[in-house]
Amino acid sequence: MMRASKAVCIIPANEGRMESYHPVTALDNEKCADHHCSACVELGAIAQQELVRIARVRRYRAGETIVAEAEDIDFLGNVVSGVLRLQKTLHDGRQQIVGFLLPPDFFGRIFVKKSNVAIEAATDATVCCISRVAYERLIARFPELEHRMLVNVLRELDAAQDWMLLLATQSVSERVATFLLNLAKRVGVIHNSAPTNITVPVSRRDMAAYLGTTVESISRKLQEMARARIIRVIDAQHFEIINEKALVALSQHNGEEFDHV
Amino acid sequence: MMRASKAVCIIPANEGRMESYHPVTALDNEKCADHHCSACVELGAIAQQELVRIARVRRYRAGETIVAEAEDIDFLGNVVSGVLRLQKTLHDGRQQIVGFLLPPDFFGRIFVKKSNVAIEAATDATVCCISRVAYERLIARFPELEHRMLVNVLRELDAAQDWMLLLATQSVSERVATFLLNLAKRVGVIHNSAPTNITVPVSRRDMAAYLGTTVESISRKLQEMARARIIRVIDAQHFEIINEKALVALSQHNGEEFDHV
DNA sequence: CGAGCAATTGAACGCTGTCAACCCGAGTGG
DNA sequence: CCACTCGGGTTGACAGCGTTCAATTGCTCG
Repeated sequence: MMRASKAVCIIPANEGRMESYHPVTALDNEKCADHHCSACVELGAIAQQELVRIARVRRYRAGETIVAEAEDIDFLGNVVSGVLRLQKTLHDGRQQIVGFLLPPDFFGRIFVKKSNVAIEAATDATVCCISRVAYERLIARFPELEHRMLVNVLRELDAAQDWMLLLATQSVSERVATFLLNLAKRVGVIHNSAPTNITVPVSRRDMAAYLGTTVESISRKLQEMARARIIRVIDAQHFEIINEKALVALSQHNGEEFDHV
Repeated sequence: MMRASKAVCIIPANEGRMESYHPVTALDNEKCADHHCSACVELGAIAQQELVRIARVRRYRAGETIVAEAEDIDFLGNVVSGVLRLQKTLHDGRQQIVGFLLPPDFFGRIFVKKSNVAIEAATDATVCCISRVAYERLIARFPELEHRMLVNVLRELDAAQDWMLLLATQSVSERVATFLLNLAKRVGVIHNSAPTNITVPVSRRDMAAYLGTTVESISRKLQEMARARIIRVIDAQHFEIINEKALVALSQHNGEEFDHV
């Protein structure tokens, strides 16, 4: 069990660029409570204690595989730090990222063994893991957990359908604009015409795989937007939104492009 | 409540091209049992009787809206006959079909009011409807129902992610091939190199909206495949798969196209 | 300093969308 | 019964967006 994940899982004492290291369960519990994670927040005290007791922290390096595609997976996990990517690969190698998991996010399924997406670390990441069978046992005692998971999966389904619309009908410019706006939304509410700084936590390659295009197209569109004074490129991962109105317009329409800015 | 759906719902005595008409609850129950629908099959006798008691049949004409996008929906439904389409629309009118519902399929959500997709009748259709609150009350007594719904939504999510991969990475030829093969799979197992007949239950327009392309491209690719003796076009809705191997190859690869058939 | 990778930029090709004309079957009305 | 209309589907010509291939830059790490 945990075939692939054991192979790549890092459980070091104090390795690499880890800024701080906490005792396993303590770190886990604190983080989950802090970030309103879907697994262990707002539960009764008993359920929460149970979760903390069986949870374990794992650390992954950027690029490592947490779960392979079509692999049986026997645990669930909360992202504590870093970014994970959910991706699918075609037989000939083409691949598509179907979602990113950022810190409070949750992955894993109950009553279903096989994962149909690969889960990989897009950056160095920390994940709080819980055995699936242990979680299922917990569900038997706290039905609230299953309800919680259903709502979570429904959200995921909504997001997937939104993304299908975007991938199938929108141009690359629109997709990039939407991506930037979504990032900005994550950071916080956008103030009217106030410059907003955003951090892209993934590489151009991952951006391209998520947006269903190529790194070259991503780069071109970003520079186009920079030339049109819609955004300012600080460095490859950091941008400032100069003209938010134009970005919003760009994300849903097209045709007039950048001319009228 | 049921704002839009009441406006368009047809509850006729004996209208149009209906081939047979059964008493409401009887029809409902029989159909569900026959088709292994996710709502009322394999339940205990008591739960099943309850479901039958509160379920009602509705009939829709092709093109009618069952649920509008972003509308509150207070019922769940099984498709008994016909085809429904789940679709999303962009502000400027571009739209994408994110899924079809064929007879044993199920739609609707519990504990969530708003639907984020529009549900429309792609053909004349019969739907077996259950009030959401009644269903939720039933869930309180038969937790099995919630479990069932979770598994169903997980399947939908898988399908959505598969389709994201297809939309984002595959060519129109590959998408059409995949679509035909999926239809064939629905019909039954494909025998090796045995001709298989398939029926496309929707219009070219809906095919295009589902495959993220245009009617013109669909038409071209179908005729290409016909010229290459991969399929035979009987009429606009009926095809015969002549070279299944080629179709499978086409659905996942590309590049060599039809030259080597 | 050089190797290696990520990102950018340039040029050219090709898939696919757009626009247009045409065909065809169904429904309608004279 | 036929002419007409209308909508769905097919086919053709063409252009544009975005991919592909290729070269360059810049940064990090050893």
